[in-house]
Amino acid sequence: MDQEPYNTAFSHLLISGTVVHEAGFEDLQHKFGIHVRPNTVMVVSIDRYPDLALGKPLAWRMLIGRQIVQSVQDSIKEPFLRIWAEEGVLAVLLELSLEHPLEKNYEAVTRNIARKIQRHASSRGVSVSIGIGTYCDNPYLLQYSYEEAKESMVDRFFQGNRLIFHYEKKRSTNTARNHPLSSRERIELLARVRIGDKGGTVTLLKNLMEKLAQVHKYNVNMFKSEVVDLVMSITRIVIESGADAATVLSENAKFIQGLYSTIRYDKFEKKVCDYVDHLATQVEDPELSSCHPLIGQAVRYMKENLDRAVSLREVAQYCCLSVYYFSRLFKKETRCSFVDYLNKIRLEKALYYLETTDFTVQQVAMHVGFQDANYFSRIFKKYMNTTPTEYRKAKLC
DNA sequence: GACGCGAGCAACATGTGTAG
DNA sequence: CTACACATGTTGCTCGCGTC
Repeated sequence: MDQEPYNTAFSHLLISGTVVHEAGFEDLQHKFGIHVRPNTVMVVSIDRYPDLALGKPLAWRMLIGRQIVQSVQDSIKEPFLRIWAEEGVLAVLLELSLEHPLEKNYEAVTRNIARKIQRHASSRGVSVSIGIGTYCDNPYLLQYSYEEAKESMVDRFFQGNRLIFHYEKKRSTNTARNHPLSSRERIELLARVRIGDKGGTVTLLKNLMEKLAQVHKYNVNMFKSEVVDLVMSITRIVIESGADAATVLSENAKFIQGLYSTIRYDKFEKKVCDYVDHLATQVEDPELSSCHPLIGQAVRYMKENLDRAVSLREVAQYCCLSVYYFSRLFKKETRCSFVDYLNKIRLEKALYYLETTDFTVQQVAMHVGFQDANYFSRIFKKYMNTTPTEYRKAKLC
């Protein structure tokens, strides 16, 4: 008689927790003709399986499944049961006989087995990551060991492939409950979008995503939600700046759908950065695209370094031109002098700070690269015909 | 008292006409 | 495209005044 369907049914009862509704563990063992008494669960997951399986025929999927099962059989000497939890994910229910069931010993033994499985799978050309639940001697609690093994692998999104994860009970730290990004960081990002600073936006966004990844290390969905929230805020700025709302929102919906199905941090980061770069392009001055390429380069440099003093000489050097020629070329291409243009983008950013923060005029001046708040007020009045304080009051009314 | 604003001043940076 | 010379603009500082 083929024993496999019985093993599968028995394993399913154990990892789903429904065994308690059927009968006692020993009675079911006897009924199914099974002699294994599993006490822990490992989850063997094929790395990047959704990507690899895309467009592959059924025969390929069957073959890779058989290779994983064979790798597990070659690696484990202890009695075990196995069941495919989902495509590309094999749950192994293992009977460990630990003489001294101390935590360290348990970890060393399970890690050793996991390494063997990885080696055998690797020799067959398949890369796997393995999650391991905490030791549960009671077979009625095996479903929790299975849940832990699965949950322990959430780190794979951030850390990469071919890893072994032991479930650690450090989920209850409350760092993730606090909002991980300060409002200043968020505002700085959105202010950069507002002035069409593509490079600066993407660089800052990368840093913020790394920060979010640290805070939400054990909760990928929270991490993804926070990033999507950032992208939505950026989208609002882009639409406010005059981009076509219907087109942007339609692109957004497709983008976000694809984002949630992304299974690796590096790919996720690249997708987000490429999309935000595309969004920021719509805020960029359209005349820049028809400008001399060096002037476009200069403007991007100016925007990226707006929070400090940027001189004509510095930007001319950056473009490898003499100060004299650069100054003339800049005016010819932008119909604005260097300082005039710089002040305009500084004021554009300052307007955003005045509208959305409670920074003092001095703080706003510092944030947009004016060393002197008095001079900032003078320039503000020159371009806007009002003082920063009056502008803020009018906006709040 | 803290903050915002305007004015005046000196030093420095930038803009521009011109020549090469 | 560079360089010079001169005019003009920008910047940093101080001081005084008004408002909250």
